[in-house]
Amino acid sequence: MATVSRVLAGQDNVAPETRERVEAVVARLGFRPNAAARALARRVAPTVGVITPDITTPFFASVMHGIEAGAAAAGLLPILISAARDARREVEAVHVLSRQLVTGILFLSAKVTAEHDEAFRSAGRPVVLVATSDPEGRWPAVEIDNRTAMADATRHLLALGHRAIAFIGGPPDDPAAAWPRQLGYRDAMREAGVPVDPGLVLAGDFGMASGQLCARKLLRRRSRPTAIVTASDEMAVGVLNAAWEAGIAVPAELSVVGFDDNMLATAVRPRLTTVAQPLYEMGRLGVAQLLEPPGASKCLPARVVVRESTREVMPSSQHSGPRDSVVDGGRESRFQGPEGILP
Amino acid sequence: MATVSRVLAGQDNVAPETRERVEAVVARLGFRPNAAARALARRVAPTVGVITPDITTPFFASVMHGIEAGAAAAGLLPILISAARDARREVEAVHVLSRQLVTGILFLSAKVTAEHDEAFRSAGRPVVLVATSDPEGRWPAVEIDNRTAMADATRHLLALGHRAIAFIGGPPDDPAAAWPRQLGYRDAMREAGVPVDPGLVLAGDFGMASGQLCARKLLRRRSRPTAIVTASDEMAVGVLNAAWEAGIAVPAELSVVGFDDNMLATAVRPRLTTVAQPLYEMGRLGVAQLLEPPGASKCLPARVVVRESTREVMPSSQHSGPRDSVVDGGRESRFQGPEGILP
DNA sequence: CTGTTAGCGCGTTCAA
DNA sequence: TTGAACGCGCTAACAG
Repeated sequence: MATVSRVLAGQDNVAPETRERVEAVVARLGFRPNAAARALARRVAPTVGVITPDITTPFFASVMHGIEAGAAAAGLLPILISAARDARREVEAVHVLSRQLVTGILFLSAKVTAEHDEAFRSAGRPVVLVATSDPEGRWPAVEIDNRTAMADATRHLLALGHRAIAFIGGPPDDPAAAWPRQLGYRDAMREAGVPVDPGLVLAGDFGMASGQLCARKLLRRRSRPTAIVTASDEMAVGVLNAAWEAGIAVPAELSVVGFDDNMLATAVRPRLTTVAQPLYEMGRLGVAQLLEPPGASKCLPARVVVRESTREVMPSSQHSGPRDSVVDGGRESRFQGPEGILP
Repeated sequence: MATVSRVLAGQDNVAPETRERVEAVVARLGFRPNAAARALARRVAPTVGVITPDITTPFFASVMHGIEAGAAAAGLLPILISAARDARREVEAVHVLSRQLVTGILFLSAKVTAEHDEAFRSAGRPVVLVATSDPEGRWPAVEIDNRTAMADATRHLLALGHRAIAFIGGPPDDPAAAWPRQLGYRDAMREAGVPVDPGLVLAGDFGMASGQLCARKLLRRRSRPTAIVTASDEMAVGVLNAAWEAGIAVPAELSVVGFDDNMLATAVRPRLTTVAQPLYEMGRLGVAQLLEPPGASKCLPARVVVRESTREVMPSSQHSGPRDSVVDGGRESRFQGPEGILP
C-alpha cells in the first residue's frame, strides 16, 4: 500500500525492482488513483481556481488559454468561476474554491476590495492577480504597465501630428486597467504640451457598443477629434463603426487606436493599430507564480502594433470618400514599448 | 457528526430546532465542509469536466458561458481541459476527469472515435456532447440540426436570385459539423435545381485565415460566384476581407453568409447574415442533461439572421464602388428556421 | 429523529 | 527499503 503510494507519487525511496513490479501491476490493472482521497490526505487538490468577471470576451479567452497551458504544464486542472462583475459573488467564489482545496487562486477581476482581501487571506492558499492588479499592492500580480503602454499609444498619435486626440477609457470603478490607462494618455499629452480637452475624455465599459456610443458623441462635436485612443479593441471597433455611420474615413479623416490586440484587431478593415498585451503569457505565468514562493508582481512588456487605422493627421480638411482612403493592406510594423517595472 | 452532515447536505430528516442549532454553530465557526472528504465518501465530486478542442474562439466562449451558468445552477464547478484537437489528449482527458470523480463530462470536440467511445464507457459517468454529435448515436448530444440550418442559409441566397453560390465548409475530418453542413448546402441547391460546381465547394478550418484563402481562390475564377456561404463567422469575415482586397463590394457584388452568429457577425461592416446557433443554451442544457437519466439527444432551433452582407443578385454586372453599395445600417430581420429533430 | 460505527482511498508516520 | 497502522473529514447504514 505505502510502497504503491510512493511509486505513484514519484518518490525515490523505492527499490528499482519493486518500482517496476508496482508499475507493471498498475498498468495491467489500469489503476487510477482516486483524486479525492489523495486531496483529502494531502490537504491540497491538483487544481487552480480561476475567478473571472466575464467569460465571453476575447480578452478572457486569451488569458484562459495561457492559464490552461500553465496549469497543464504543472499537472493542474483549472476550475472556472464566472462572477459576472459582482463583488459578492467573487468573494463567495474564493470560499467555494478554498473548500475545494485548490492549489491556488487566479483572480482576473478589476478591483480588490477589503472584502476580497479578507477572503483571499482566509482562503489560506496563494492568490495571484492576472491581467489586473491591486493598487494597494497586497497581492502579487502578473500584468503590463498599463500607464506606460497607453502613453506609448498616445505618443504614436502625437508623432503622427495629431493634437485633437480623444480618449475612450474603461469604467471609473476599475482601478487596475481604466485608471492607469487614462493617466498614461494624460502623461503623453502633457509631455507633448497638448492640453487635454475634458470633452474629449469619455468612459466606456470595454464593450463594442460603448465604444460606438462614445464615438458618436465625439464625432458630432463642432471640432471633432482627428484621432481616438481607446482602452480596448472592442471599443475601437465601436469607434470604427460609428465613423462608418457618419461617413468619416478611417484612417484618412480619423485615426483609431485599440488596446489588447485580440482577434478583432485583425478581423476588421482597416486593421487596428493597437497595444498588444501578452495575455497568453500572463495566464501562463500567473499559474507559475502560484507555485513559487510568494514573490513580487511581474510586469510584462506591451508594445504598440501599428496597422492601418492610424495615419498622419490630414493637413487640410478635404474629405475624400471613406473607402478611397485605405492604405495598401500589407503594412504592419512594430514599435517597441518599454518594459516598465511595477513599483 | 451525522446530524451535522445531514443539515449541510440539506436532508429533511432533522428536527427544525436541531437544524437551527447546527446552522448557528456552523455560521459562528465559519465552518466549511471539506470537498475532498465529501467527494471521497460520496464517490462523486460536485464538478463537471469540459473537454474542448479550442479555448480561444468566440464559439467556445459562448458555449462555456452557458456551461458555467448551467453548472452554477446545479451547484457544480466546471473543470476545463483543452485538448488542442488531439484525439489522444482527449482520451487522456477523459481519464483525468474520471479520476477527479466528476459528476459528468461535456465533450465539445468534433469527432467521437472508437477510442473515445471506450474511454467514455470506462469513465463510468455520464457524457454529453455539446454543439457536436456522434454520428453513430452512441452518446447523447445537444446541438442544432446543422444540415437543415445550412440548407436554410443557402435557400436564403437562392431566394435572392443567386445561383453561383460557393460553399466554404469545415475540415473533412469533422463529421459533426462539417459534413452535415455541406449536405445541407447540397440539399438546398438540388432542391432549387441548381447543379453544384465542384470548384465552388472548398474546405476551410473554421478560422478567419482559411476563409480568406478559400475566398481568394473563388474570387479569382473567371466566372466568380455571386454569393458564398460559409460554415463559420470567422471564415465569412475572411471572405469579407478577401473581397475587400479584391475591390469587390459586399453585398452589391458578392453576398456572404456566416455561421454561429458570434460577436464578429455584428462587429464587421457590412454586418453578417448568418445562422444563429443557441450556443449559450446548448451549454446550459448540456449540463442539465448530465443530471437527468440518460436521455435522447436534444436538437435546438437555429435560425438565419439576415443582416447586410446578403442582397439580391445583381441583374447586370455593373460594378459600383465598394462603399457606395452599403445599405442603410438599421436593417435586421429574422427568418425562422425549422426545428429539425435528430435521427 | 439522533448518535454510533464503519468505511471512502490515499499519505505518512513508525517499526521492522 | 518495506509494510502496518492510523488519520484526513465526511457519508451511509444501522441501532437506539
